[in-house]
Amino acid sequence: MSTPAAATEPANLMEAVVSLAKRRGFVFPSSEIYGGLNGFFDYGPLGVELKKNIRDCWWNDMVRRRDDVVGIETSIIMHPKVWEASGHVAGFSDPLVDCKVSKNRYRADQLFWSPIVIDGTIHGYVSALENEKTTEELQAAAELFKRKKAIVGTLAPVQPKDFTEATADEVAKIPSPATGNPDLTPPRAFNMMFQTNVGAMTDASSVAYLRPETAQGMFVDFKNVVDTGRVKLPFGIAQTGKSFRNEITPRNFIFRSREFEQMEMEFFIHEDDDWAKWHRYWIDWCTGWLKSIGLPASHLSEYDHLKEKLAFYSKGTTDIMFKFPFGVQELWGIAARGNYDLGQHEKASGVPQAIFDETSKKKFVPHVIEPAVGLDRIFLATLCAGYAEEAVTDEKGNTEMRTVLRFSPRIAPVKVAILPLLKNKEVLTDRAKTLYKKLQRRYAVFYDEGGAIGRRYRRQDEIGTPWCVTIDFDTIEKPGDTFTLRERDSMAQRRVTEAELFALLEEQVY
RNA sequence: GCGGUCGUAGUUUAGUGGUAAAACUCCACUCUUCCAAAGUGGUCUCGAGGGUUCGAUUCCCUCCGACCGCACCA
Repeated sequence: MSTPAAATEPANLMEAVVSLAKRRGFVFPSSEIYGGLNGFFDYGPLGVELKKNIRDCWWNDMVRRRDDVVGIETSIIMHPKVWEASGHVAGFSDPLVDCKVSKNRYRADQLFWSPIVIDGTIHGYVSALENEKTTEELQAAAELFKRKKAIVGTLAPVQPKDFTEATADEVAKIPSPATGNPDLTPPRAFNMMFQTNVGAMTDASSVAYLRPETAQGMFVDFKNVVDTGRVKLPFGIAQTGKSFRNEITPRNFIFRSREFEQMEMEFFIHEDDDWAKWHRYWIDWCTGWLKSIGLPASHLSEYDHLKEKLAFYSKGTTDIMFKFPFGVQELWGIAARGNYDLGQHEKASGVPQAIFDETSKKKFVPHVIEPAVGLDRIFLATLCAGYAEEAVTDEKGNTEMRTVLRFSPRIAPVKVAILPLLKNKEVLTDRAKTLYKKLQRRYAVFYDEGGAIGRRYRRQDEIGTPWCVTIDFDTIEKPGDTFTLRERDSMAQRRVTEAELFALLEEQVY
């Protein structure tokens, strides 16, 4: 019998994963026959199963198996005022400045400048990018300017302003940090929300947006859920669904795309409750969940966002990071958002969002902890973590490579492959088909009778099927009606009965 | 969005201003008693559009897409 040796990571793991995803029907570029569309992807027959399994695992663990979380599904297009209240209309558009010569692009609010004032007269301008020593850099540049031009007089301290505060006249004079000459364009807004129009008329009054996150659905429907859902604090509202962001640069396959699926939950707590405790609770819960679908602890880490970088309302944000082939990147963000979102909607809509708490006899707007994760990112993480190329040595001592996706049985697109040992022996195929039909009622299973048995095993390895069941002559000729159960990772074989097979699936697939 | 590199079959890659290939994969049949066996047959290709040319997959332009870098990433 063959045995797998230690797995080796291919030189270019990302390339191997993308190639496998295409070859085996997990992920295709969108609209490929027209040349593709940057930032959009389609999920193929196996991909849609994998994605659905991840989503279902999340939903089962997050909603159905918890007493304190309920699910909803809200519309992708919402009232435009939702996005004004949430800050997305204003905050989602970053004013950007281009240097016409160097072709560098800067965020206007991170590009600082100051007039050079000597004896009360403006002699020129200096600029610098935002960092810890921006003011010092501007001052030094101003002094250098004065020395070079040999201007006599007293140099006033620089007054740093960001580029959004520059007048048109000043824009024409402020030097680009790249060239030192005034080559900058005026700030231009890039809004990342996709716009559309509702109704037949296409005018300003009909503008609507595709949601850039699903979270606002939970906030906007908060009162409806509270009034009808028999929920009490602390409790969560969850949903999964598509979101859309017009990313400037989609990158890294499905990691950052323009249409993606989120799985978000808003966990509402009493205003006096210990937010830090709940924040920690959800970080641990999410980490545990990721491990339960097969992501190795060695690839997971945490990153706490710096307090200074957080939005003013945020009490803390921790990201669960994953080691992708292209670097350690954010997988799951767990944010403590205070009661900012409900408060904003209360202000903007005029509808009170406070609830009455029977225990404390207080009326208040609840605070919230938000674990938000991208389904497509988890999908990619499971592919990257599960992909392995192994040297396999057979009985004759020949060594060859096998490609295997080591998916957890929970998320594997196919749970069991049913293989009659030989195609041309009806006793084998009949028994196999009977078992196949029986398993099919509860599990995603696959029947394959074509080609040599070894080839069929390897095909299943490559799509991550945890078990293969082979109907052989022992099944037919010996008592007990047992099959060969071949395990994907160890390639070990043992004999099991139908009852044992169902028991194994019942335990491993949940 | 800018710059660089690149785009030939499902995958990995040859090749050419004059009818486009290999390996593996995939499909069918034969055979096959446990790890990508063998045989026979078969499907599928020059990213798109325009230009130059008698003729363009090849040269030129534009677009689209991929990768890397810069910038961006609520």
